[in-house]
Amino acid sequence: MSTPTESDAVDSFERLGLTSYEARVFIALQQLGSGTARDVASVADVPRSQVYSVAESLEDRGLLEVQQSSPIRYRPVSVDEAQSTLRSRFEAQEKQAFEYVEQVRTEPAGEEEQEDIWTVRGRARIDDRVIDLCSEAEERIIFGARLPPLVTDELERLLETKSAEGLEIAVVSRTAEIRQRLGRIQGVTVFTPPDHRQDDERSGRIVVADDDTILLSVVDDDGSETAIWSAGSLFASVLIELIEAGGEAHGTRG
Amino acid sequence: MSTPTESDAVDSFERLGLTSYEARVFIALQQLGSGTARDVASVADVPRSQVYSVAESLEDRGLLEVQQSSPIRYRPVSVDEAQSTLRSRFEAQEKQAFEYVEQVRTEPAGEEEQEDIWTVRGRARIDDRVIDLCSEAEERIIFGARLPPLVTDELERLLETKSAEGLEIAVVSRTAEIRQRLGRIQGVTVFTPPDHRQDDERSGRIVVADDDTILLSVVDDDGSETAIWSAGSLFASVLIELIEAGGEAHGTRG
DNA sequence: GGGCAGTTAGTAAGAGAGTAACAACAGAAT
DNA sequence: ATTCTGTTGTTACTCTCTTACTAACTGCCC
Repeated sequence: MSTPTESDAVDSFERLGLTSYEARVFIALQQLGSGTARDVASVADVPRSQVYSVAESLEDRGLLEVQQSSPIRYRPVSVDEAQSTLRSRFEAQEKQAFEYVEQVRTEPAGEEEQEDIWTVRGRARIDDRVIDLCSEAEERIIFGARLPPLVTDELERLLETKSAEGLEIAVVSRTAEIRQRLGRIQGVTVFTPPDHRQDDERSGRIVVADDDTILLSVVDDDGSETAIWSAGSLFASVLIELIEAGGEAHGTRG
Repeated sequence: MSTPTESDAVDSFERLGLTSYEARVFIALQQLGSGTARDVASVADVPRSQVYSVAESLEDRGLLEVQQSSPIRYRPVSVDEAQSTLRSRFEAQEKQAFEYVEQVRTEPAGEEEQEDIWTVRGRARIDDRVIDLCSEAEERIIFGARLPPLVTDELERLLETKSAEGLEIAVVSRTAEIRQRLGRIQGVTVFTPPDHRQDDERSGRIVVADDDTILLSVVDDDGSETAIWSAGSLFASVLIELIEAGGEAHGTRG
């Protein structure tokens, strides 16, 4: 995560909704402080003839100001001002988009009696799904993982809350760091899985919530994580029973 | 500002970086809860054959999950999750873009001895510029306006701060509401301009900061506002002197 | 005249919207 | 079994619009 280059910055501005020319002109003006179309064109490496229209568009977006003179001079708004302008634009769009979605959405199909197994790719998204599934638990949660980064702060807090609410929380890990970290929480029981279970050789995580919700993930060689999960399905129940049969039988307290 | 329609929502999602198809598929899935490509295609009004690739792209963005089965089923992430995903994406881009700009920018050309007059269009941007110019004032601020909406809360707070710092603050308005509102602030003196000055017939605002910074705006018939401003220029000084000659001579305390 | 300012037209390349066709497969009818 | 039918998932292709980029033209001031 090194410091961004100019082209990184241009790309980012493009993803924020500017065109490549707009991004380059804006950056050039921030470098120059202020300048004419010619100045901007040479620094931004944008055809001079295009600077006029691009600047006009940037003026519309509130990112620069125009001096009515000959030659026309341009001046960027302050960095803070530009940032807050873009941000409020984003928030307005976000609001409009999600306001509509909130109106028309229907509950994600009651988690019952559908034999659905879903796939989630990417650590951050799996983090989210883990939190989501644990939040819905009403009786107990079993959490297992080998890699410490898979235990997020948010999960830790949630387990604490859930434990305080009276849920039974069990943590299974071969990693002492994880056992210690989560074991500190009042009411959480930690287990060490037996060494000879090879399905635990692969790193990843397992979450069981109540007796009908399960999530299993694996971490690939390249570090990317993929998870499957299911809630309220027969499939989930069966899988959970299988795991419990193996797990509880061999699990070692502590 | 009525409630958004579907096409408004699609437009907004597009401005947030999705394609039209992506927006429609996402919205359709929020409506459906979950469904197959066929379901989605009919609700989203997107060619079925396109749903697969579009959904894949949405999965990459973390906006939906895929059920590996036949037929493939799709399921959106929760609205909150989608929103925070998009927001953190935005913030990452924003950070990268502005981090670079912060590095390379130069101070906006010391506000001295340049005969520059800048143009700003749009009420919100003029609000910003007003705040900016007042912030830089070191001795005194004169503010004038007829329309109450042109006095923002932020300005009111800033004037209070500046007044507390010992700056001389004068408010000129023909509107009682404005005189009362800003007159409350400790240390602020309010004036009523004489009726016979026709250049005050047009609504708009005037800001004078110290003796070298000035902003003048006019409000068009259609309500749009345009301002010119100048800081540290001879032009500004002269203009200020002109206004003061007229203003202080005829201004009525109160 | 010559260089610079600002404007305009026009081309080229790419992304996205929309259409059409195809192989693989499942179930139903024969 | 076998043919028929409809569906799934994939691919190729067209059309259009935006944007990057080029080139020219007009007017102006020295």
